[in-house]
Amino acid sequence: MAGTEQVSASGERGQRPVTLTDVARLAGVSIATASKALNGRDQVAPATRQKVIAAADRLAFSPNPLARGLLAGRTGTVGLLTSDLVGRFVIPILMGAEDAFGAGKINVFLCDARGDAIREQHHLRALLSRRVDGLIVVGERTDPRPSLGKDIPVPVVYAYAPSDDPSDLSLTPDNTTAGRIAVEHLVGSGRTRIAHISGDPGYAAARARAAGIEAALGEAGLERIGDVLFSEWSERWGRDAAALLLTQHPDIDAVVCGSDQIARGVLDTARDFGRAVPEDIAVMGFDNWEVLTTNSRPELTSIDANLQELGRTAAQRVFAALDGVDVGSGTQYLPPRLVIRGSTIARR
Amino acid sequence: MAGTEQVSASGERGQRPVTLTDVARLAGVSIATASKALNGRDQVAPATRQKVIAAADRLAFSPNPLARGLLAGRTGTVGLLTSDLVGRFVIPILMGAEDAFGAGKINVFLCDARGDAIREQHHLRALLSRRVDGLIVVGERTDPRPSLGKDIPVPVVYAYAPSDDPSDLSLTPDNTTAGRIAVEHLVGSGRTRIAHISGDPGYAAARARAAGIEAALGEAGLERIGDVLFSEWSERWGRDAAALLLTQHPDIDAVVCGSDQIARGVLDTARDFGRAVPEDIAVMGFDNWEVLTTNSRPELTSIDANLQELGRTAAQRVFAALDGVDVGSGTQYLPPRLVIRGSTIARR
DNA sequence: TCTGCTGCCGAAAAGCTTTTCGGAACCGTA
DNA sequence: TACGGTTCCGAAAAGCTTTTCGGCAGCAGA
Repeated sequence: MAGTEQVSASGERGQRPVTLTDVARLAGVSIATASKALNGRDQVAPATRQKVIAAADRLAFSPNPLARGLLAGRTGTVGLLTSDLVGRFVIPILMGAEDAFGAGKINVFLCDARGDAIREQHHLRALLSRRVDGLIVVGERTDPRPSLGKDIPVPVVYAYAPSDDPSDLSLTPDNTTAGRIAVEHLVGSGRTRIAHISGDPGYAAARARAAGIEAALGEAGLERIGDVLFSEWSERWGRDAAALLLTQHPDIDAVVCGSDQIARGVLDTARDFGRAVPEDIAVMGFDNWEVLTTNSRPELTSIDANLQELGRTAAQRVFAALDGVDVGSGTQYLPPRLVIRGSTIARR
Repeated sequence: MAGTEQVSASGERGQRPVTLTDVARLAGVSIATASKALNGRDQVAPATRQKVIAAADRLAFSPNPLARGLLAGRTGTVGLLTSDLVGRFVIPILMGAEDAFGAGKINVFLCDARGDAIREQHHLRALLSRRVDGLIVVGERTDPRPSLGKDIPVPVVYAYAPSDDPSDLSLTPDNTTAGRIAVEHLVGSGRTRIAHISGDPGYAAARARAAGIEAALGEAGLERIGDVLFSEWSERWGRDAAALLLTQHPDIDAVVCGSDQIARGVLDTARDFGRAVPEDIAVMGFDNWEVLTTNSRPELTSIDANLQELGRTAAQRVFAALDGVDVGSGTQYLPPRLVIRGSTIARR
């Protein structure tokens, strides 16, 4: 009536989604031809293809993924099943996966199992019934976790927490190398009397980092000062352990801490004891949790586990497996990265 | 050959998904009857319904949501579009949404726009083309953000960061009340000389909290000690500002901090100045970011924004809107919650 | 001019569920 | 026995895309 044009150029205003039929009608061809033209199949004359593409463009057509998935068996979706309650690991992994998938081609269903096996099963079933093309399972610690089993009809990659079944594919940070890198950095900057405070020895991460630290110390011809102090992953423990250490071994010149939280505690105690960091004592942590590392005084040197890279790799593996490529199995360890800040090297 | 049974009781081993046709065949009815029986429609004899349910159970049948969505127009999926890079807000909101949706009924596509409008548009289009039933948009600060616009064919709820268009529905923490609660807690525990250190005044959260603090101070008949110290959201600023404050106003007995990070810095400086917390000075923060609040000495009293509740509410609103209920518009403010720890009340 | 081939296009089926509507069986009543 | 009404069940269509295959037209060669 009062319309300024007969047909809205921008397509239906969201009322009824544009279908391939609409495109075909506008282009004056059959839906079969329209489909082939848009999908780059080769049984279409160039002129016809152009007509169809123009029509699709004009209607802002986007194919219905449900119909496409119904037929193709592929849905273009991936499930991310996590138990990481605070999102410290899963967010970078999600970002890496999005990068690898190429934003928009694939979308990610994120489900939080909250560490509950029942809920995990529930989500797993829901994801499978949605016909996700693949699964990435993210745990909150690097200890092996129960496998989802073999009778899952889509590729599964375990990220951060490896599966306990060696026939699954798992990607996890190389904490042994991380420990080694930490010591090499300290030794390289002139430290010789190095102590080690860690967290809960029930964590594989604590043990692996410790192993790397021991190995690197040995290779440098150094002895660890004092025992490895294991307890829990908290600043409080870092403070208490540092107090113990500084009392028993006043001559240490570096402390490798099992996590950034512990390192924060150590920094506090060093201050209480009147030891300057990094001049008297170097302190470093693991995880490179920015809210902790960039806010301390001085800022904290740490080892970053490259989680975004891990997520990207996991996504690539899922993709490759989908395309029938053999992506192998077992646990693959991804190299960490040293991030140097003021707690180990004095600013000029 | 060597099979111990003719037919696997547990259904196809993930090879070909079980379809309704399989169920109908096993139950000896038509697919139409099977569908009606499973969906609780009332044109089915009880005995027949039982037969069908038993068959479905035995085959572990779950309806293909693609086919269902194709027909119904609803997909049972919701898009969560975030710009929250560290996941501090989006993870609790996701968890709340999962709670509200009832795990499994609805699944959530999580997309991270990383603060990039282009990427956000990209993800938005992808989500719409997947026919999500609704959208929740999560921002990383409580300042109004650009609306996605009106021509989105599904309900949209903005969470944490409200939309700048008042005809959209937004849910955001009530930071004014948060500030008020903070002061009331301090006053209620006997503090009278209260100072305020905040973060970047460009943030609506900083201004709203400050407004609530001023109002509550006035109602209590108190004057704020010193100016509100605005600068940035960091521990460093908390340390520096506290030093300034303690020098200029040595007689303060409480500091309200604009964030937990700032409060952590204030705790450090108080210690440096030899002031006991909470005996000499009470300190509190906002956000209740656990890694910060439960690791400090003493542990930090904070105001929790109830993000999980916010996520739950957002999901409920999306649901209600889907069912045609008018969920209103404009920005709705959700009440925060006081979490008392040792930095304001001495342990007995 | 006729045959055969190539190049394009379109009809139709497949993929799975839900819903509508027609029809069959059964019961009770006239 | 015949008929009306109720109760269930099943055939079929709709929802949208992709793929297969048949067919038509046009062209070249005989």
